Amino acid sequence: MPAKSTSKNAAARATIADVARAAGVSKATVSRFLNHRDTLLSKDIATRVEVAIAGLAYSPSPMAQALKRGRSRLIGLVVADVTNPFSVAVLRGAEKACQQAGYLLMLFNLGNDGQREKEAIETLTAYQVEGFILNTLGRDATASIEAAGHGKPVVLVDRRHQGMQSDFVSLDNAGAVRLGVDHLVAAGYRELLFVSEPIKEVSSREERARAFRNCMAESDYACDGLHGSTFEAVADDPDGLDEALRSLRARAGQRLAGVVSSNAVVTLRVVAALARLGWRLGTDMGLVGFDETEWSPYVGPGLSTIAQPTDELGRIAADCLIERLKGVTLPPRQILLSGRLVPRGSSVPFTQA
Amino acid sequence: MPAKSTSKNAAARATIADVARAAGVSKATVSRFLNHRDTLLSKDIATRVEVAIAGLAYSPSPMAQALKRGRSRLIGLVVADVTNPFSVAVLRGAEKACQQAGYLLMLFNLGNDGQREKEAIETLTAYQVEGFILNTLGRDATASIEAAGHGKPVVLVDRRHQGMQSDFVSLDNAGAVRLGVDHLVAAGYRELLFVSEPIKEVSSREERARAFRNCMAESDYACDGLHGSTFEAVADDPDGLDEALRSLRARAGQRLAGVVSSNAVVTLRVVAALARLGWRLGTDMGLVGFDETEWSPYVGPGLSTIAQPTDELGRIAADCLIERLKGVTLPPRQILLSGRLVPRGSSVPFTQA
DNA sequence: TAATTCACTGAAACCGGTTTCAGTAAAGCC
DNA sequence: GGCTTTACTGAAACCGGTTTCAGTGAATTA
Repeated sequence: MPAKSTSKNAAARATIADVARAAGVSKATVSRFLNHRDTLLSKDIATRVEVAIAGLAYSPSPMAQALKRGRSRLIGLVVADVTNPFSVAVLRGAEKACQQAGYLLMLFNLGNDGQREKEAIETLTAYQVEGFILNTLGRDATASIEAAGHGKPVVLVDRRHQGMQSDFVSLDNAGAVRLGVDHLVAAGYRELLFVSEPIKEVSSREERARAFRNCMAESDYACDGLHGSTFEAVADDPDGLDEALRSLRARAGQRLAGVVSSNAVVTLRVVAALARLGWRLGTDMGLVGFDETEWSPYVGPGLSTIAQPTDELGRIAADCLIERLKGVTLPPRQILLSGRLVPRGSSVPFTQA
Repeated sequence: MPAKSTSKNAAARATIADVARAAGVSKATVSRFLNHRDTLLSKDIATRVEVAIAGLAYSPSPMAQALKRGRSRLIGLVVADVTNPFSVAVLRGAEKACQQAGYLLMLFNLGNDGQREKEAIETLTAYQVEGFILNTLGRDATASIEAAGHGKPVVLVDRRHQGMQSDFVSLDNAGAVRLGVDHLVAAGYRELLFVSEPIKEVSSREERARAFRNCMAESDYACDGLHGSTFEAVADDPDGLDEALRSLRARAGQRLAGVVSSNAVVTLRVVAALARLGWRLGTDMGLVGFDETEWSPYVGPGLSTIAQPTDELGRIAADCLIERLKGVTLPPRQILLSGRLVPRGSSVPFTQA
């Protein structure tokens, strides 16, 4: 005889109906106690409900709430590639901020497959996420967001989307590149190469490459005999990179050659190439790379890096979004955070005896 | 005049009622079309429904389904610390497997705060996750899981929980430690130190430390003049580690001293300590560390590592869980994967001229 | 004292699906 | 032809909440 109400099984969570029954009131009253605690409840009944809730260890089902309210306290996080330490750092920052604000993250990883961006948005919207934090390529997304996630706030991190009007949180790429170039130049390097992953429309890559070219074009550098070029390193073509570095050094001639790499992944590729070529970091070729990591100090003579405030980026992205969710309506913001140069051995041209 | 049914706003997703109306059938019929497509539907009506669904770009709300069915196609992933590269690797493997099986991950990061384990489980259960993948300390969890997530399948990764009966996926720690020790011994190192994070009840740390001691106790090693000890490195006490290494080398005397470090984080701490002491990796002190990373080849002369099949671990964990969700009932399994030794310069005692 | 107002509570509808149950028409059987 | 199957479909209840609407008794007002 399944007494459908009391406790059909040891498992089942208490429902609002259980609480109502235990307190001898209606569901509506319990709901009111939870949502408008302050108003409209007589002392007596309030305590009865409170006791019942405590006794049954009741907490409302977010699913049911989401269904009725339309709000789910869920935030969708779409990441191009969880392998990228930058993405992870952002993830961590965002997760923290969300948790503090009582939101939960739903994670969707694209595994670097831009095609799945649309799928990600749609899946996440289906789950009623209230907003999105996006760190993706932004190829197909604009359309899908406007279609699927209509009206839901979006925050873009690191990569902006073509013609999309939403908040954008990122490193100040121009400033950061300049930091790196200035440093290399000050250290004496004159023939520079900017090495990036394939640029194809990824905004942050474009911005960094452009910033590099701008630096090179400026007169106060030019008079110094400075020259720079850029190279796109493909993941499965180490030979290409080796060749690019060889030709870089050839171009340099008597002058010192240095590399600016566009992120941690590329930095490691450059380090690997130098190892293959048998060239020493710093003395044979300078290197400054984007993204500070725990291992930067210990690779070769130490890697000079341009540190991004990754935690901050994630946190701010989440905070931005949460603010929007609270109903703040402002024009889309751009928040750019400054990078920080961490000089180490890889940009010291002469080993001090 | 809000025509409540047609399309109150440009935004709103189509509901099953909309589809039913468009096709001129009942909600029940639409639902049947979606769930029991094969049976019970006349050709005519089926196509009408199909057309309506396509026309409205309808897809059912997972929230509503979850509410009614009790199943949500959600999997809860609780991670002790997203900073740890191992956790991330597992996360990635799991995410992939889940996506393929049509599940979505809800992420909860503990930020190394064991207290929040209970909170994590409860939050996730509230969202009706169907199962858990846990990579946590397991201090407070047993109780909460049995209380909150009753009956929901759990897979433990890397760290097992006291007295908890559930699937467990992990590295074969004993074998892996032996791999490292064998390698160091074969290379000529005789005075060994196992460096771990504070062991306090984290099962994988315990297992590795115990395995190390067992190795040391075995007779075929002992006759060789081999000796070993263990050290727990606290994050904020670099001096302690320096001292431990100094005393290790003192103990070694004429013999060669080597370190086995219990994960990537510790490895970096040891590397940092050696840098402070001015000792060279390999020649002045051998080092083999758990966890292969992209940067291992480039730190000093290259770090010898014990590689974990992290992707596999994550994938298998997810697959295990999904299998359970399909209703397979087996006694709890233990799945242990083998480590792989990646020898590099940090375990080569003599630099070849 | 009768008529209002006020403060509080419960019944019922609803969110968007699934599922049971009942009903109808066509087909099968005697 | 009448009765039972069979095949298909719809109305309604339900999942666990929120919210509207109506109702009750006490307090206020006339």
